[in-house]
Parts: sequence; structure tokens; C-alpha cells
Amino acid sequence: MDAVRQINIDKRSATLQGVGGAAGGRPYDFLTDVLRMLGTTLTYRRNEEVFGEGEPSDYVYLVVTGSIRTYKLLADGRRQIAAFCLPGDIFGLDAGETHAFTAEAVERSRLVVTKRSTVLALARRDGAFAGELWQIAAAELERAQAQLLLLGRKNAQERVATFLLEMAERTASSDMIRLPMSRQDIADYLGLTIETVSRTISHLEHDATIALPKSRQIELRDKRALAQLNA
Amino acid sequence: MDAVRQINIDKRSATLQGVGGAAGGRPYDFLTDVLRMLGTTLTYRRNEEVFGEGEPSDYVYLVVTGSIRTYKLLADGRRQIAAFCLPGDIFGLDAGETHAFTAEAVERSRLVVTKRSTVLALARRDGAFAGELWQIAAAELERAQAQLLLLGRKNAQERVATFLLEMAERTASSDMIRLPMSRQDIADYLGLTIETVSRTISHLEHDATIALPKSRQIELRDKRALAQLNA
DNA sequence: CGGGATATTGATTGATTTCAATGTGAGTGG
DNA sequence: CCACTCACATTGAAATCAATCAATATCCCG
Repeated sequence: MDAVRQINIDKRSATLQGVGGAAGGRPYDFLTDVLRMLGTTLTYRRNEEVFGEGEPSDYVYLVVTGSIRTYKLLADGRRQIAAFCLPGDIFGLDAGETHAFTAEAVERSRLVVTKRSTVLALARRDGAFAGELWQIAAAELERAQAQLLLLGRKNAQERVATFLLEMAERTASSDMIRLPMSRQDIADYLGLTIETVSRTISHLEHDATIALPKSRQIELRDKRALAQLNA
Repeated sequence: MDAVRQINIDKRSATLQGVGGAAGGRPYDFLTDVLRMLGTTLTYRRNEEVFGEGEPSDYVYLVVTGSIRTYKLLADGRRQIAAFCLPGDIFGLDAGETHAFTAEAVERSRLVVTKRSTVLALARRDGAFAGELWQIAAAELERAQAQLLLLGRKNAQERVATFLLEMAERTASSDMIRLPMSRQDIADYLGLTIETVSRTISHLEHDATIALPKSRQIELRDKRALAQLNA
């Protein structure tokens, strides 16, 4: 645990009294730095499980490359994907002793892994850093709440439009987006079936709202129209 | 801010390294104590707004009596209720500077209100307390994720069964539950229409799974059957 | 150049929504 | 004390959106 001591605690950027809803940039730079410095890089194959629901939450993960899906299952196999984690995202930092969901690699992914206890030890010594853990959980909560609105109240077109805009925003390649996940993954994220997702995408293509040079590569041609559908 | 100093910081019960998924009891006793000691009690009338989405998050709330709904709206008025807050629950503790949702009193409610800045000041001086804020956000996140599964993948019967069991568990009056909220509120929480909720409840009544002496008072007669539907 | 997984498209079904009455109950005023 | 009223809840019939069932089509990948 001496490695912890070597981190310059004052070099953090987010603090407890800090912004939170900051305009640009990821507000968790300090934790990200910690993970990068102390963590071990692991590679996961496509569809490989990172951890399962109910397993002890011993590690915290930072996505370096690739993408991760987190999900819950019903007894009969119905699946709801809670989030896709993209490069720069942190996941697995549950407050409880066990993970509340399963995490799997969507595609071959490189993750930086650090012991949760290390992060907690650091947080115990630094209130501002502890505040960053809170900010992370709160940001995820806000995302989840937006997803509740989508799942509870939006129709298929609106869900797909919201998803495409979200992906465009997150990958920052604004207009041409690469989808690492299958249609089934998208369906399980949006609470639809694969057929409905496919049909809805086709419909948007006929509208010329989007173009799809390849099934997993989508060009947003009319963001205005998508935004209209978004809410 | 001197009042902060008077709190015995060592009298807390939840700490950063603390349990989280603890069996019984609410794990946020310290924050609850803080709010009770420092807060002002306010009463809200039925349907009165506590705060609106986008307003500055200046205060933190503890429900003493009554119940609160938190929700988001779409532009055309579709509403998704994210949570019902019951006595003992804390809400409004957003990490960001503005609230991500609206909060309203479902019925006449008494709340203890404390300045957010007070809570943050305390957290800055005490890492374990800061950890408690994290635990609260993480617990809410976990609840939201369970709700994602419900909204994305459960049918109407399963949603209602889950809701009834949840209410029974939370009010601890295990078998006879009082519903402070209208059918419309329940519908907007479960992502259904009022008619579907009503029909589903009627169906459960015909099954003798439940009995409803009054429309807002439900007796769970066959929890086994409900649990079956729950997942 | 297969071949298996992934994706699209079509036809049909079905659960939930929508539209439309009707019922019920708590509070009010005659 | 009872009729009235308004909000809330239930029930029924019809419409609709998405799911299901069923073929293809396409794309990687070896």
C-alpha cells in the first residue's frame, strides 16, 4: 500500500466542493490518474466476463480501449444492459461488497485494474478524493435516471434516436459513429427486440436521417431530426 | 457554520470502509443524525413542489412523514417517476449544482431541510462522512439499475408485483400496505398507463393474490405468487 | 470460397394503449 | 343527514405499437 503514498494528492482536479456539472472534460481526473499509475493492464476477449453479478467487488476498472457492457438478467434470461462503458470510463466501483451487475467485454478490450481497497484507502486519507467517488456514483445515477425516462416513456424511434445521439456525443467523432455492440446489445440496452431496432434504423435510413455504410457504422445526416425525436 | 463543529464526528456509524450492503437498518445514520440536528422542519402540501429540475441544489432533504415523488418530464408531458421517498429517506443530495429531477409531495409531508453547503463542509472535514455520501448515491444507483430491468424487460403483471413487494418491504407493515400515491403515480413509476395498472391490480385481486379493502390499501394474500412474478 | 453469426425484412400476433363509459368515495353545502 | 360534486378508479371495446414467428440477406473470418 506504499505506492499510494507516492501519489501527489494535491495534483487532483476534482474536489468535494468542485463543480460536478462541469462543461467539458471528465471530472474524475484524479481517480483516473490513480488507476493509471497503480493499475495493471489486462486484456479481455470479446464476450469475456470481467465480473459477475454477486461476486465480491475487489477491483475497480478503467476502460483504456474497447467497450464493456454492464447488465442484469431475469431468471428466464431476459437481459437489461444498464450501460456501455467506453474508453475513459470507470466501472466496478460499487459501494457494496458485491457487484450489483455483470460486466462483459463487448469487443476485445484493454482495462486498467486496481484493487478497490487501494482506492478506498486513498479516499480515507483524502476527503476531496472521497468526494470524487461520490461524484462518479452521482453522475452514473443521473445517467441511469435519464435511461429510466427512456425505458419507461419513449417509443422505439425515440429510443434509437437518443441512443445514436448519445453514442455520437460520447465518441466525439460527432457525425460518423462506430458501434462496437451488436443489434442484440442495442436492443437489450433500449428495452426493445433486435427486429425493432433493425427496423427503426432502416426507417431512419430511408428518411435520410442517417446513413449506414456498414451495419456497425452510422453516419448522422440530420441531427436536427434526431434531436427532435430525442424528446 | 459553527453548528457543524458541535456534532460529534466520532458518533457516526457508517464509514468509508463500512459495509454498504448491510443486512438490516439504514446505513446512513450519521447523515441522518446531522440532518435531524441541523435541519429545519418544513411541511409541504399534497402535490406541492419541493424543488424543480434544473433549480440550484441548495438543500438536502430528509423525509420525516409523508412521501415524495421524484420525476423527469418529456417535452410533451410524459412523466417518469424515478423514486418514491418514504420516511427515513434522504433526497436532493445531487453532486451537481442543479437538481436533475423534480421533487413533489405525494401527500402532506414533513421534511427536515438542511443547506447542502453544510453537509459538504462536514464531508470536507471528515473522509468517513464523505464516504457516506458516496454510499447514498451508490445505493440509489443500485435501485435505479433494478428499475431499469423492470422498465426494460418486465411485463405489466411483473411490474405491479415488483412494486407491491417493494412497498411492502419498505413500509415494513409487511402484509397490509397503504399506498399514498394515486394510480397515475404508480403508472408513471412503472412505465404503464393508469388503466393497465388498474386492470392488473384487479386481476391480482380476482386471483386472490391480493385483497383491496380500499383502493389505496392492499393486502398481500399470496406473497409466494407475487414473488414468482417478481422475476 | 464457404459457413456461421449477425442483420434485415415480411407477416402475423398480442400485450398494452387509447378511447369511452361507468363506478366509487370523500368532502361540501343545502 | 343526505344529495351533490369532483377527483379518482375501474371496466369495456377498439386501435396500435412492438413482439413474435419466419424467411432471406449480408458480413466477416477462416
